[in-house]
Order: sequence, then structure tokens, then C-alpha cells
Amino acid sequence: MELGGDSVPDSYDFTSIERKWQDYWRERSLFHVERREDRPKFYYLDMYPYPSGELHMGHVRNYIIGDAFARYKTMQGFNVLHPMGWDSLGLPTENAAIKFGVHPVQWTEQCVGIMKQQFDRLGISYDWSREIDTSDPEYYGWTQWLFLQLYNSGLAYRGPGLVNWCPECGTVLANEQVVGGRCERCDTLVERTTREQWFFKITDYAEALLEDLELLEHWPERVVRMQEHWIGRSEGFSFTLEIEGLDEEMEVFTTRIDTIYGLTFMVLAPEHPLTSRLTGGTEFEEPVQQFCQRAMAESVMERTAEDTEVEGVFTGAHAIHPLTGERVPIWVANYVMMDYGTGAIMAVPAHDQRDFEFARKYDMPVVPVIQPEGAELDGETMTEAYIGDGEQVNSARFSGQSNRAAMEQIADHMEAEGLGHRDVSYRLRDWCISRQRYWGAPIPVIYCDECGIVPVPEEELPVMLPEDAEFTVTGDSPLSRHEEFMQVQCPRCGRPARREADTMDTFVYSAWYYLRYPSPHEDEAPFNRDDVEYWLPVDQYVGGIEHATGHLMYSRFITKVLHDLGWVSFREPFARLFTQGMVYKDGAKMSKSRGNVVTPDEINDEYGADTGRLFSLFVGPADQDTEWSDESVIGAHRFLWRVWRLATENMGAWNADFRADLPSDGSEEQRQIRRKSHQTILKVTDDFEEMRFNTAIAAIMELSNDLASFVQEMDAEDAADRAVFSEGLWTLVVLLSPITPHICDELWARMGLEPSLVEEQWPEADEGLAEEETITIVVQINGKVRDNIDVPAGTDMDDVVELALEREKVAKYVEGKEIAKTIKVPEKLINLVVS
RNA sequence: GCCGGAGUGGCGGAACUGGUAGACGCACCAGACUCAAAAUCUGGCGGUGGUCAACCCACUGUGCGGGUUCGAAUCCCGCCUCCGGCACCA
Repeated sequence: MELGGDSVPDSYDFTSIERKWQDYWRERSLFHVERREDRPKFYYLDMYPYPSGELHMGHVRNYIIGDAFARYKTMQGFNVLHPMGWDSLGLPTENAAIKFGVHPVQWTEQCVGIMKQQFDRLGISYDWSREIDTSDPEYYGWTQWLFLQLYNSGLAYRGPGLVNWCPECGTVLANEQVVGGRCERCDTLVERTTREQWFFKITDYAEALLEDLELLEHWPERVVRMQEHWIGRSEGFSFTLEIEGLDEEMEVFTTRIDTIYGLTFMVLAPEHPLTSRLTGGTEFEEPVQQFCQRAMAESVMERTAEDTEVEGVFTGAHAIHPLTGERVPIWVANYVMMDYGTGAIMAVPAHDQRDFEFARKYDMPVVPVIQPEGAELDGETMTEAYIGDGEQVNSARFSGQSNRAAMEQIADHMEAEGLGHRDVSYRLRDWCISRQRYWGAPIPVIYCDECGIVPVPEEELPVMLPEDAEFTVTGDSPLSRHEEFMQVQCPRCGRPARREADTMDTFVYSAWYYLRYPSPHEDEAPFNRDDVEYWLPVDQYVGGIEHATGHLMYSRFITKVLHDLGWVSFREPFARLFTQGMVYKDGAKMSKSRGNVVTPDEINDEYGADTGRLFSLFVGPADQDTEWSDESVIGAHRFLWRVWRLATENMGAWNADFRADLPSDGSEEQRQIRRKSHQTILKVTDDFEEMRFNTAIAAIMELSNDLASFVQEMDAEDAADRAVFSEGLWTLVVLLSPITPHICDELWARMGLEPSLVEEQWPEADEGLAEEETITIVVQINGKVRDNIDVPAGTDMDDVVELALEREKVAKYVEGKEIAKTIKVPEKLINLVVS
């Protein structure tokens, strides 16, 4: 089917109408906002995209959600900031540029051009005067400034660390960029390696990030839970053990200090530095080294796969139990991870399943120190570890009480003896921000042989990314081969020095972009503080769930840092968060690589932008995934055409001054249609507030259907009928306008109203008129619906019971029986319990 | 394993704090219009049955099994399936 704009008569001329209104809005700068004190502010933010040039209806959905909401808030009288920008600097863009054989600068320019046009054709109400582009030196210079603030506060450091290495992308990745052991961008298995990198000390904020989750009342529960898990706080005890015959100690963390008397061996992670120090020069050196190398060579996937068996090797060394003084063997095993806790554990096989399996495999003693109620554990015969609570046994003077109490006492005792301390461990790792890639902001530091690491002075920012660098992927920083870039004078001593060749990760730029929109052209500071204080926090943030533990965590972190440095007054950047669902087609997520995309341009050409907008919001709840359906698109279009005809074919009955002619009482039909109009305002307002666009649209469709029926019956000469119809049509067009703004503005103009609906006030319902006059009361007998009775609103329920008993249907069931109980729910139902 | 979420007609989905299950839309069926088709308009549409022409009536029905209640898609207990997140986390 083809409905190509003006070429086919079977629709309205959406092509020229949409262009006309887009021009109208742009020419009058209707979406431009400035600070103003006469209206409450509302900062609506969509997560900005990276310019891929592949905008499809899946992406479009969240921009439509945002646009409908922003337009609604504007009509409600808010001063709405609704900006858009480009996450153009970083790996995604660079990879795309390499793939298509162009320079990232060109690629960005090209894609931004295309996407901006697509947004405009969709009629999205962005304030383009605030557009930001992270690859603009203006922007990334301030990102470098941000780096320096962290560096100067001790929150950015360079150091060796166990990092994720993507061999395909030739760079390290943050933990948050590894999904299921694979690179989130190219799906390659990630390797673990130790490399010098730049880190942001997000772990310093672990507690604050966790605690402040409580402030995020309007965030989806699951995102809060995901962050909680990601931070992974656990309370326990840290202590050190001496190593027999060596001037070394090992530190461990445990959540079960109550089980310390059941400690029968120690285990190190294969990456643990002690492994070589313990075995150096001994007969164990070779087997241990072999084991460690083999374990470390395994990818994250292999190492942690469910069916991977616990495996290890003895180091020949022994540690001294801090409480009993016993010698316990030290092993190395694959089931201990270097990046959690201390990379070493105390093994209590009786009360930890992995330790248990390990002990059985290598024939080590299992000593129960907690006895479950009603059972007697025997280390020789038990078949699995007991991890529950019980009575403390075999634990010197701590025996004979509950293990919970013993846990506290043992901790007290060890703290008093200076053997260790209560501690908290987090799963969260420091944020690795350096990348061995070209397309990013150079990390603003200089290496001087004399002075060491020297930060670039703020006044020398931005450190420009040279456009003429070779940026092929080799596994080390492309900038290191650009001599002109690398050679620099040390800002401190003036001697020749070299620049840092690594660039910053994409997520650093997006961790603060929401602070830039309020003053996008500020050149004295990253942002104008008054503007930020006026607009922030973001009142409503919308984006994909995939950013739950990455971007959203980083942004919260950066905001907290800026708060602590005195740059902003708030601790959380996003007051409300909404995660929109994805669009699937043929059972798979829409994506160009799968070849199942529908582009907004196709829809615009065939049905018009309003149809695409309406469909995107009508398919289902906005926070749920949904399946693309060509049929439903046609359905959406049909509805718009019906609205078009309802309005244009009944212009004779339209009266712009309808309010003067509205009947104070009116006929049954008139009252009914007025009630529907006002009910629809209430329903749609309510739904918009909670972003339930699908049900809002259903309500508008009902109003439209009722109006269409009314039109059949009405007298086009009768002033009251005309007024009632006009009120309904007026309501319909206003309520629909945030969703399908072009057709609505066109109808609005044809109805002789002005200016654009963009500047119209959101309607307020007359609650009195919305109230039902007649209420249907359901009559149940023993909980089964047997009849229903229409009564005037406010009828006493006792009277309803009387009425019900007179009904034939009811009598049939009640006859000859006794009414044991009568349930009366006002305005709703009665239930006669008979026996 | 732990943590979130979901399971309702042929399909997408409605159903406020327990109160007529299936709004709205798609698909489908019938009718009107048409030479015909498309489009449009009108009506029907969970299942089974009652002599169903019709109105009508009965039973049954929200993943499964129990329970609470006058009354359960909704609350409780126990399961199953699917989706998402985390995971040898010490």
C-alpha cells in the first residue's frame, strides 16, 4: 500500500503540513528557552546518542517519548529545557569511522547532519541553540579540566591494575564495559592483564553512591537494585597472617569471622604477588608458576564458567593461624579472584562450599565449628558445607553460644589484640578511564624525567587532539607515534618532556554533559554556576536500561565529586529516571547489522511523522519492550485520518467561541458528550504525568469515536449542539497535540485558532461535568454477577438492594432462600449471600 | 545460586487502593457503498453448550496447584516458564 502524501487522495496531505509547521516552529524559535523566574523550570533530558547515522524507529521511540512529555510540560506552564547533543568522541565513533574509511571528524559531521535532519522531520522540540558535541575542543577541553580537578583531589591516579583488555579494539576497558566476559562494543572475549592505566577513584565514593540511592525515589526499582549489586557492599573482618619462616604476611577479608576456628588452609589467587615470593627458589616454584600461568591465561569466561572445577596447587609455605598458632598450608587456586577482597582467603571447608570441594579434592581436614540445630556435623562424613547459623563449637572460649554472638565476640577480641579490624569490602572497582585509542580527549598530563607526572596547567587547555594522526588499531596509543604532539616542555622545569598518549574513555564525556546544556557556550568555566543551579537537577531523565551500572553510576559519581569540590549544590544529578523499552522486529532487537530496521524516513514518507509518533507511543507501555508491527502503523495512520475528517468535514458545526453557547444543562446527549470531553482531560493528564501514553491515546480515541457518533445525530444549526461538539473537538486537538503536533497545529489553524498549540495552555477539566450522572450497580448473588441496575449517582445502596430484589433475575436466585449477608459497595455493587 | 520484572482473546495490550475481565487498536467475519477491488462506513468477535435466526440464558476462562475473602488477573503459600542484571564475592 502506498499513501504517498499528495500523490494519493486517500489521506490528508501530511507531507506538506508537517514541513509547514516544522518551518513555523523554527522560524519563531518556539523551542528556545532561557532562564525565567515567572514559571517553574523543568529540565527534561534524553540520553544523547553517538552519531551513528543509523537512526531507526527503535531509537526514535525514546525521543518521541521525550518530545511528547516535554511538549506536555510546556503546555502546563513549565519553562522546559529540552536539549540534544552528540556523544561523538570515543570508541563507537572511531570504530565506525574506521569501518567506513573516513576520518572521525568527517564521520561525525556527516552523521550529525543526517540525524539532526531526522529529528527535525519528526518534529521534535529541541532547543538547538544548546546543541553540544563532545568532539568539539570546547567541550572536551572542559572534560580535561574535569580530569585535572580529580587529579588535584587525589581522585585520579595512574597505576598498575588488573584490567580488561579487548584484543579486537586494542584497548583496555572499564569493568562496566565488559558484558558477560565480552567487550560490549565488539563482543570479543575480554582478556585480563596487568597494565599501567589511569583510574578514577570511584571506590572512594562507594558508600556515598550506595547511601544516596535512597534519595532516588523516582528511579525504577530495578536500576537501584542493579547499582546496589554493582557496588556490592559486604561487611566483614580483615586480618593478617604471618607466614612461617618468611618476613611476609598475607591479608585476608572474611564475612564469616565466626568460622575462623574452622580455618584449615589458606588460598591465594593465581595473580597474587605472594605466589612467587613464597615459592621463589623452592621445589614448588615451577609447579606453582605453571599453574598460575595456565589459570591466568584463561579468559574471564572460562575462569568463571559454572562447570569450571576448583583446582589448585600447594605452595609449600605455611601461615600461622592468628588465634590458635597452628600452621596452615597456603595453596593457590583458580577459584580465588585477585580483584575482590585481598585476592587471598581463609578457607573454612566445613562452612563454605567451594572450600569444601577443594578440601575433599586435595584431602585436607574439614573442621566444623558451627552445629546446626538438631544435627551433628562430622568433618569426616559431611557431604556439603553448612553455611547456616547454629551453635558455636570447637572454638575455644567462644564455643557454646550462637555463632552470631560468637562473631561479634571474636571480632572484639581480635580488634583488642590488634590482630585485625572490622571492615567493609566492595565489589565496585576503580574506574579505568584511559584508552589506547586515537579518537578521544588526550589525558592532560606530561611526563618529565625530572618532575615525574606533571598535570597540564588549566590555562593550556584544551590539549588538542591532532587531526593528522594515524589511528589504526595496533594495541598501543596511536598518539605516541605523533612526535609533534608528544614533544612538549615540562610546565614545571621547562625541560623536554613527553605527553600522555592515552585518551579518555567515552563515558568520561557523558558523565557531565547534562551540566553543559544550561550554558553550552560558557568559555570561562565548564558551566555557568547560576544556570546550573537554576536548571539542575534534571527533572526527568530518559534512556536505555543498558546504562544502569555504567553511565548512570559515573554521572552520579562525577556529580558528587563536583559537589564536594563546591561546584554544584546538589548530590544527585537525575531526580527522576525512566528507562524506555526497546523495539524488536521479527523477534530481534532492531539493528542495522541484523537488517531488521525500519527508519523514520520510510515512515515519514509513507505515513508522515505524526503516524510514526502516534504508533511509537501507542504500541504499549513506554518502559516495556515492544514488537514492531506494520499493521499497527497503518492503524495509527487511519486514526489520524479519521480525526482529520472529523474536524475538516464538520467545520460547518465548529464554533470557535463555543464557550458562550455551552448549554448549562442540555440534553442527555449533550451532557454525555461534555462528560466525555472532561473525563478525557482528566484521564489524559493523569496518564501523561506517569508517561502512560498508550492509555492516554486510547482515551483520546474513545473521545474521537464518541464525537463521530455525536456528529451523526446532532443538529448543525443548533447552537448548543454546535458548542458541545466544538468543545469536544477543541479538547481532542489540544490533548493530542503533544503526541502528533503537526496535524494538530494544522487543524488548530483551520479552526481559526492561534497561535500554535505549542503556546497553548493545557486544558483543565471541570470535575463536576466529568462526573457520571447514572451509575451501573452490579448485582452479585454469592459473588457471581447476575444482573446490573442503572441508578442515579448518589442513590442510597439500601434502595439499590430494594430495587435488586424486585428484579426477576435476582428473584430467581433468591427465591426460597435466606439472605445471610448483604455486601454493599457504594457506587459499585451489591452482593447478596444466600444459602 | 542471588536480585529485579513478566506470564490475560488469534495479536499488541486495558482493568484505580480486591468489586461487571478483555478498554483502545490490529487481525478476522458479516453487511453497506462499488461493475469490481481498494479505501471508507455499520455491526459482530474469549471458549463451550442451551433447538442459539434474534434478544436471551448457563457453565467456563487471566501460566500451574492450593489458600484467604461475600467476591481474586489483583492478596498469601508452593511450583513452572520466559526476560533482564549479578555471580567460584571469600
